[in-house]
Amino acid sequence: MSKVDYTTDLLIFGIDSKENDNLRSLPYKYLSILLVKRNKEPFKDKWCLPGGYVYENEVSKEASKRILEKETGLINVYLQQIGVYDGVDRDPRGRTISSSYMALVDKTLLKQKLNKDACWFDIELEELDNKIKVLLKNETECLEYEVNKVIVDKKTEEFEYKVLSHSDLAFDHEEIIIKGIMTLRNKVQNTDIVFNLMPKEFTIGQLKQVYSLLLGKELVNSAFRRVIASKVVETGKMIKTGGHRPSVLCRYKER
Amino acid sequence: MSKVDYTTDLLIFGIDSKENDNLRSLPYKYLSILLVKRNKEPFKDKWCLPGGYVYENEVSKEASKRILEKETGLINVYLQQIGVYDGVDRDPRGRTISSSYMALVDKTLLKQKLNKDACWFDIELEELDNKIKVLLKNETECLEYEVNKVIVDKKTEEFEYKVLSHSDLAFDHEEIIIKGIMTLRNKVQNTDIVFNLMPKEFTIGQLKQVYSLLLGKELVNSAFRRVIASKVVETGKMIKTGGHRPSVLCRYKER
DNA sequence: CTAATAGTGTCTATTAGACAGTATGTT
DNA sequence: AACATACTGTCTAATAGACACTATTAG
Repeated sequence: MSKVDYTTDLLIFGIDSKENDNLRSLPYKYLSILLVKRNKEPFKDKWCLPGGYVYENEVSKEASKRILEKETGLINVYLQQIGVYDGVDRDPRGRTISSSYMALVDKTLLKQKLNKDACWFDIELEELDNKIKVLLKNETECLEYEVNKVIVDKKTEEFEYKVLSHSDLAFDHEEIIIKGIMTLRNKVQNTDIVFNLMPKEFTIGQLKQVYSLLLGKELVNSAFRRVIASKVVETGKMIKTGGHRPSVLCRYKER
Repeated sequence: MSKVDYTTDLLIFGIDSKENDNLRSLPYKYLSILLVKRNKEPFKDKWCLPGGYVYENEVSKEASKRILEKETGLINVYLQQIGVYDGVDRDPRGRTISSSYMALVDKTLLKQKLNKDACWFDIELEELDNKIKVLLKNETECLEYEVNKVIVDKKTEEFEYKVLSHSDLAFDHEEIIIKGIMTLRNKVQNTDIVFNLMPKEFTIGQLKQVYSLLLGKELVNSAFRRVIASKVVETGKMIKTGGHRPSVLCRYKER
């Protein structure tokens, strides 16, 4: 019944493109997440999710927007609450409740330079049975940890992710990150959430890459185009993306 | 940055059956929710969701289980976090953060008598355009309020529900309740969550009633049986439910 | 030329909707 | 007998998977 501190943590996701060895090929796509380096105790010099205290006169969603703008300069971004983290010992300073949000950004809109303590990390997952190895890579570092995928309810196929081995991430952010990635993946199947990660204009090929990345499987070209056709409109503009036929640029079509 | 109180609120849902005038017909089904009457200020004598403070040494999920058992006597119940409510003025005693959970119970398992301040309310929704009228009825009372359905993100079809007119419910529980109902409805489309509301053994007809209730539409008999066939196993037992052909009892089949 | 993606067409298998028709109990 | 639900079968339309085929560019 004692009082607690109240914070918010942000999972800021975007799509990263990396040049391919093969010059004819499309650039590889990665899901990437923005992390910041802590400059004070506890967990000084560890990476963590952007976040902070929720002010007295604001709600956690407003706090998230404020922090998101501070880190990226972006407003009007897709922002969804993904859960509450309230482990008794999650913050050594005293009991702290965190309301966590997922933000999806179109990285082509990023104009301002990142704050000097912030960095995008590419996400790679290696899944073996019910263990998942999470790899977060930037230019020079690789944060790596393993989680156990535990089924909570068979009927709804809801999972919990128990951290088995720790990386250099602060607090319980390993757990928040994997939960967020899985929430995102899940939404890809039932909604058009992917378009929140895409630039305004894109080719069907690029869109297929992102779907493929997030669903973790190859997609059949003709079937994909058929299904996606009702969700996009062609702009008429063409774009040349390499040693192959140019492609039409599309936009998302609201229903 | 000041400290806040931390509570949990529970949406305990179950399926209610009401006899029909027509004795041959199956009983009507309702989605019902357990409310309790507050016995102290603030909001004394108003109905509200079961809930309470989260203890220092427990997490909100544990607190929810504790409260659920106190109210229903049930353990091992489906329990899912549905969000955080953190409005600045939601509790007149001071800033209070509530982590809300949805519990789905099989009401046939309820053995103990309800606490004297608790009561099940049948839920009825009347939807007109983007307004929803919510009716919560018990034997003698009807709590009634209206909400506005506001789209937050077109791509994911996420909604917010703004309360337009208030009923005799305490705190911001009107908002929590409609959000919970909608979350449940949504899950019905993509998962087998309905079975968490069903008794161990049920007929396809009863199951169809519940699906129909939660999806808010009539279902085609043959198509429903075809789809559901892979999710249930017949027990072999027959049950007579009225002036018509007896039915086979089924159980949920895990995949 | 070749490699790579862009984009179309077509065959087939699966699935959903509609609806007719039979079965079997109580009122 | 009438009614209400239980349950099956069948026709058709829509959809998904597989895959072949053409188009167009840069290397």
